[in-house]
Amino acid sequence: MDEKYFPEQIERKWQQRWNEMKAFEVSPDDSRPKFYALEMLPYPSGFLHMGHVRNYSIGDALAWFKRLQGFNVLHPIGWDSFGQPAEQAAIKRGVNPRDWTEHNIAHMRGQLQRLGISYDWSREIAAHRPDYYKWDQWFFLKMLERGLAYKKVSQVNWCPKEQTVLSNEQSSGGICWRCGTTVEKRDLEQWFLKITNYAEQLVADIDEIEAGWPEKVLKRQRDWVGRSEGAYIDFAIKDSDKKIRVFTTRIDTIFGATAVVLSAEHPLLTELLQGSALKSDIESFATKVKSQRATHGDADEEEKEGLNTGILAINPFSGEAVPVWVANYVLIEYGTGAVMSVPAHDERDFEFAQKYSLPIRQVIAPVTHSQAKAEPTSVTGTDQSTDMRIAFTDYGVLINSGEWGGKLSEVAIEEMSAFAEKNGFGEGAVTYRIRDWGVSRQRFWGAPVPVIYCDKCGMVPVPYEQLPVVLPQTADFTGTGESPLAGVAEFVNTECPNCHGPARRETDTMDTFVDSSWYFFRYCDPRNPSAPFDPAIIRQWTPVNQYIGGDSHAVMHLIYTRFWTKFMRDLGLVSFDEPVKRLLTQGMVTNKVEGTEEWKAMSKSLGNGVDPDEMIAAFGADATRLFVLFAAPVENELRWSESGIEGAVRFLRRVYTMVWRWQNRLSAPDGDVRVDEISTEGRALRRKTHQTIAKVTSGFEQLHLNTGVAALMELFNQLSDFDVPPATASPNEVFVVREALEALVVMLAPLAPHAAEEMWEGLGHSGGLLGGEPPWPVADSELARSEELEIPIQVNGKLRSRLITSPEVSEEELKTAALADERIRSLIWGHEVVKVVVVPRRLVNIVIK
RNA sequence: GCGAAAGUGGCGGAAUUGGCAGACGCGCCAGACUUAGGAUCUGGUACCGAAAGGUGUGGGGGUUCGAGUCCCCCCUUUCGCACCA
Repeated sequence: MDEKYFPEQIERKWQQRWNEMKAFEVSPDDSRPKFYALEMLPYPSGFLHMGHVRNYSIGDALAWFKRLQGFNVLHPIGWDSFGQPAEQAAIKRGVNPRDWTEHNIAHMRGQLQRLGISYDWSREIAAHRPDYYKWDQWFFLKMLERGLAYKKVSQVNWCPKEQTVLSNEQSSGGICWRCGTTVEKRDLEQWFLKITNYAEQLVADIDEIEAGWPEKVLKRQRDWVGRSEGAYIDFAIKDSDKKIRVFTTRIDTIFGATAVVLSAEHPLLTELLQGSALKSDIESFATKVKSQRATHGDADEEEKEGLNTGILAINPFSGEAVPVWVANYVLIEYGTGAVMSVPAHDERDFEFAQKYSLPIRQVIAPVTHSQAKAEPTSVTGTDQSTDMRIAFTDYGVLINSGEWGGKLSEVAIEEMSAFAEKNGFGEGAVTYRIRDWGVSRQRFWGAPVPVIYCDKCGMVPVPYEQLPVVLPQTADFTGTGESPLAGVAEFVNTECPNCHGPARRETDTMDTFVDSSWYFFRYCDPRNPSAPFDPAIIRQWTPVNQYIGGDSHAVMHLIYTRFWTKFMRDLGLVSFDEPVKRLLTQGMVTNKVEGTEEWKAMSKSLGNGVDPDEMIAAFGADATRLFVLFAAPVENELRWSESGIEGAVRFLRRVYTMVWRWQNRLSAPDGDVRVDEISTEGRALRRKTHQTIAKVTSGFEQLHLNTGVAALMELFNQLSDFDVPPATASPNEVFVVREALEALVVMLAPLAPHAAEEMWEGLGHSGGLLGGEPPWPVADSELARSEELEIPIQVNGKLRSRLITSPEVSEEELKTAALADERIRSLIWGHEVVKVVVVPRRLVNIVIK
């Protein structure tokens, strides 16, 4: 140990030593409990940013904490290395995407190592390497076999100027992000994965993870899947044998239906209009709506527009004939693409009805208080009322609804669904908002979809033994047209596995979310040449105990990986439904934007980024990490502060200096310790030590890292106040200092591991923190208990005095002592004491008049 | 527009869940050591007040012996959804 704290020297030393010792390389081990700590794998953009630093510092704190407690901790890292930016670099700068990516990985790996994150580097994986994406392709073939992967024509965003397909993000607002041209929709054959088959499970299994996932993530997932219970109802078309099926969640309002409204893309439309005079009007309206939708895809709501088709449909409940309309507000993708319009009880229908003067008929009345209690048998409502100012969308009591009148909505929904089913014009139904996952990308830098097209045999899956379908070294990166792979003849032209005739390869590659859907399973068995992983090994490590990442992945990635896990379960590869037990979505790291008072997420374009390497160079990795963990609760926004990081250095330096001063004394045996003769101050320090152990341990368990750091600072402050000179300290004093200082050093390790190792060694321990018995201290609740209590005394709820007592005093004694207190006596003199509230061990409140 | 969450010193944030508001850190102030201090150490630091004392957790009301914490209304901010029938 040096006299002074030199972080760069200490950090270099321990990074090297961990490396030599392979300190964080693990293998399955039944003798110890396992813990799988996982952070979302980074995209190798080339540079670590502060968001990464925060993410990995949290994960590393947890990994260390668990290791120090004796867990066998799997803590791996890898690279989400397929994707757009590599291809952009190729287009812009002419570099090869593979070289660019590998170069970035090498640089970022160095950055992570300088940060000293305790990864098992022997398990590092990268999505763009054939030994990884081979298994993406393997899974794809398994899905194909089971009918879960399929091809269908679908609309993509297409920039006519650049001749390229754009993602939704790149075409937001309906214009191309690069050239500003209005984006068109194009029909293209695309690959989809049938995530909708798992829609129900994706909602139902939330029960299994509810306790460990943030509420807001689960809410977004529920919304994304969009499960909705209701019924299909068939409206027969007058003078025809055709029916229009609608979906509704409010069958109880069906007597208020004054129209049936179809989406402009509804398939029945052309059929129904054969020979109609309005045919061409309606067709041009439909075309207009489609193009509106195409250009304004994600933009604001359009004004509602519609057209009466002149067709009539029969309400199966009332027998009433209502007009069939086409309108732009009915979505073809959801439900049946047709709705019954109930203006009185649906805001959209109300708006539409007002515009086109459709009747508004109230059929639900609010439940009054007395009705709610009494059996609502007869409620009279105003018939055909049209004077409603807004739609009444709550549940209530049915009126104007024939035999169903007087029933509560909840009851009517049940009974009317059953009635429809019994009479063959409807059935109860559940619909979902989630769509199948489009995984096709017309791109080079992704895993090729392992499929071959043969003129004779049609579409033929690549046989398993021919995997991986390897990406060519390079292609023509123009940034326009189809997938660059289409231009690589050696890739495209192949032989049909079936008939051995000439054939062509699929040139689409897969969405990078495929890579990240199962990567953390591969970490468990990263070099397996014959399977994505060995199920027996997987059983040792998974599910993930704690997953940490940004909440930008609250839906996409986290839905996909849950889906993938369920699919793997159905393949017999894993034995559980949910891959992640606990999830933490950490907050953003923000910084002031130059010249403003605004705090925004650090980014290159705003110029408010902070380079982790510079921080490490200036303050050390330990201080950088300590600050990041201390400055805010892990889930909150973290505002960057250079003076805050200086505070972290100060703290580490002070602890370091104290260890240095005590090291000779503490490296030797304590001498003749008489525990029962420890001084009052000594006992107070022990109490603080054990209170701190309890607080830090439970805090880390719940990832309350900021308060954990605060507790360690408090312990250190009290230790400083204890202040006996090491040279002359008695054995008892050495004993209590050792207890406090060793606990402090060990508990500091998850936050500042290099400094902690150095100090641990200074205190006379060889072999490192992980070299022997798990050193995490255990709190002794007996020692942590206070010897005396300070009880506040209130008069009418205001603090007026304090009482020092032993924890054992009775309620009666407390009351007497409080009333006898000099200050209290003068305050209550001349007043009537109405009541004395005594909370044992807590406080006394005297109520006077 | 709808929905959810959150509002505590100059700042980040604590508060054994209804019991001493402001732990810990940053910043600031004063002092010490220094040729020097953007180093280090010591002390102070919610607000008003000279003090006694009073006031304080976005605002207003309520429940309670007692409210940052529970209930009602309002305001603000952030996030999510945005025609999903």
